[in-house]
Amino acid sequence: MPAETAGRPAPRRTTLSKETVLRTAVALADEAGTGVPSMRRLAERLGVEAMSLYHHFRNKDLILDGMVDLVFGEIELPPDDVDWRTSMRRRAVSMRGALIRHPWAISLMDSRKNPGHATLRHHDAVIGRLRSGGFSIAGAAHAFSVLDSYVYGFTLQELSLPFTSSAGLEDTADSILKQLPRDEFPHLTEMITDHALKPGYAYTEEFGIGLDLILDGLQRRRESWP
Amino acid sequence: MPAETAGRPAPRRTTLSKETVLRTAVALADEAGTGVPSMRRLAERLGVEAMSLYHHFRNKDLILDGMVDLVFGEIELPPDDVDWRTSMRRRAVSMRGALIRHPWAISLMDSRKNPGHATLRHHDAVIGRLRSGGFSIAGAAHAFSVLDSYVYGFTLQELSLPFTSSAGLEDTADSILKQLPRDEFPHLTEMITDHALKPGYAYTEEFGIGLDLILDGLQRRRESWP
DNA sequence: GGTTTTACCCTTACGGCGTAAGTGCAGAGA
DNA sequence: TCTCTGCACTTACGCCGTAAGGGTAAAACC
Repeated sequence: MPAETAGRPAPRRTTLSKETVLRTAVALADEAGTGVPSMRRLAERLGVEAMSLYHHFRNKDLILDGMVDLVFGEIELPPDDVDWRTSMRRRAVSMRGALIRHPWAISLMDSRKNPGHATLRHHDAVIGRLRSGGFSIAGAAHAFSVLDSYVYGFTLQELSLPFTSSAGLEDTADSILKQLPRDEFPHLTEMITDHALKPGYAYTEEFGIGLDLILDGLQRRRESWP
Repeated sequence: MPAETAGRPAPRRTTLSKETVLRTAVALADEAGTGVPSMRRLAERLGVEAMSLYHHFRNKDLILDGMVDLVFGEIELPPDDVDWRTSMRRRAVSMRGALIRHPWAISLMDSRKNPGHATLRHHDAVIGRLRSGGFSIAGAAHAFSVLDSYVYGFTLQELSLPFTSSAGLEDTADSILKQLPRDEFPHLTEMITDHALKPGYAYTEEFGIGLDLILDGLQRRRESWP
């Protein structure tokens, strides 16, 4: 196999595999703000014409399926060497991390219908760990549902925030406040001025607070669920 | 003003207002499966050319902003004549309803940055009801975050299910099971066969179970949050 | 009534999208 | 050597959002 030439186009002897295409697609999607790449852009990055991709994937949806599955593959499976609660907590934190590293993924998930191998393995492991932690089948279903809903929803909101750092928060909140009719939305303005703008506030910490609340509830119900 | 002619085009004397455009856009988006309409399709429904819309909205994003705000306007504000817990529960149920009636909305929310008037009013009312229910500012922030995360996340997953009725569930689950390597994903198959396929199972009920779990947790923490 | 202004709506055009259909070429097996 | 087969390429179509500018009917003024 020839070494990659220094120039633009990738060496055109090794055939492009599904693997390569998907990895490149994910990398491209991660690059700032561009979102999911078009077939043309993806092909260009691979040193190939757009239509060549259709020899490996019947249509773009299958590429998106593959990309989502790669993201699922990055989520830490719930470990077995700690109690179920710690295990679920670590899985949730890892999941949030993956969704934040790949902000395009969460918007894709709701349109994807064909779970990939990594996705199935992930789901199976989570259910398995809940079962071994003492949850009944129904209980595991409830736990899985509430946990995943929370992680998805929290991350969805987090990603839509127009800032990343807490310095950015200050600027944004300030400019929002300026436009906000103070007397029409008193509670909202109060919350922004007295809470979100307080030094040391970090939205990130909210994640753990809600997560622990849910884990508490699960612990309390674990044995009463049929 | 002339009466509407029997033919296709809407009467072209009344000028089209933002209101009309947004309402039509929402109605069009709700129609089965089509998703958010293109500018051309939206204009066509209004009996107008696509470019005419740009006299009322600087670009399509502003239309999407308006559509999302209309959806927020449909969510029941938390009532004052019941205890905070019931009030929050009703709001959550109403919110889920709105998001399900307008399945395109949730995917739009993560990309929208400019909250509309109805959205702000909604947020203000929720925070206000939590405060009057005895939550501190920080407590209200925590409660709002965990509740909204759950509602968003649950609905997001619910919408991505490939079936609507529980009869549809049965068919889908069956066909999934057939493709699933039983021995590789034992817990997943077990859950589908022994739980999801049990008569009387309705995914919808999951929503209330998780919601009540969260509300319990909030009740327990309400007074300890600074 | 006549004129001007204003408010909308229309036409045309551009570059980008996903992908259907068909062509060309290089390596493997006979 | 020749054919076959797999992969990449070319061309083209009908969508999309929207920039730029032209046309006209109602309203406002004299």
